[in-house]
Amino acid sequence: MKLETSCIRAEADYVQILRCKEELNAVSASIEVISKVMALAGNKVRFKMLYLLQRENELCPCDFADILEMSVPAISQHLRKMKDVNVISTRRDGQTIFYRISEENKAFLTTILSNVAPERKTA
Amino acid sequence: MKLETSCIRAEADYVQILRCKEELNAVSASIEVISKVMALAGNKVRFKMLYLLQRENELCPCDFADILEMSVPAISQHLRKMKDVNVISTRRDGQTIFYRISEENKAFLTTILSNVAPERKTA
DNA sequence: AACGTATTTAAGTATTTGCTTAATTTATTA
DNA sequence: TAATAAATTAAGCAAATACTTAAATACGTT
Repeated sequence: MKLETSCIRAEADYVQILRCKEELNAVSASIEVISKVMALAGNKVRFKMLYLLQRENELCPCDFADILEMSVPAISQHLRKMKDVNVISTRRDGQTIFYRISEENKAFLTTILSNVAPERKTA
Repeated sequence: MKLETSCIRAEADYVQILRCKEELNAVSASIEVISKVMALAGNKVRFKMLYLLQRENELCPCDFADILEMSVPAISQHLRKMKDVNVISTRRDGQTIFYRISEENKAFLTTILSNVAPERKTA
């Protein structure tokens, strides 16, 4: 692995920099997946949606629109993004479609959402 | 609290919708803070930076530039964003500035970063 | 089959984001 | 104090985001 340096400082720890590059390389696939989920949950609207899903188990686009006071298409587009990455999944009942957090991501999201609390700022 | 509905469906659970709105309201401050941290960590470059900081304890902009193979200004701007929200903090040693994860957010970020693993996709 | 409802999709647009290059600040050293 | 080095800031720009409105699907009811 070649090393292009940005600085000329004496303290530059080339061993450390190479180690870091290799470490990143080893977990790149994992980072790819997780940062994608993080990016989705990093949007305030979607974060609220996930929080609501965790508490209510399942909700339909219509519910979200009423709760968050947003248009149905706007909600639908947020849902689509999360479904595309399998953060949420769907169940159809007649013409209403219920969304829930997919099992695959439930544990991960639960740890994050558990930091949401009424009074003290957790993070 | 008034309720504007998006659908006319019979199954609309107004009690549930009102409860959700109130619940969101109760944790709004918390969500504000956490989703801001999430938004920062949701960027792949910044996620890598945080991952590196957790492993290496502290790094300077120059290190990041070398490791991530990015320009120093680009790195600096990412660092600034995270510092503005107190996700990371700084220590000066001569003309190099070392960044580390702030104590305030360490626990929260550690739980998230612990999902980064070499082989299996965790999330 | 025709209509109404829930949802999605598409097209358009304003805002935000993340980089680039150039200029500036801060500190060290000759 | 002049030169160099590390870092930040500023200006500019291309790409990504998140909404809007309008149109299209899918399902259920009459």
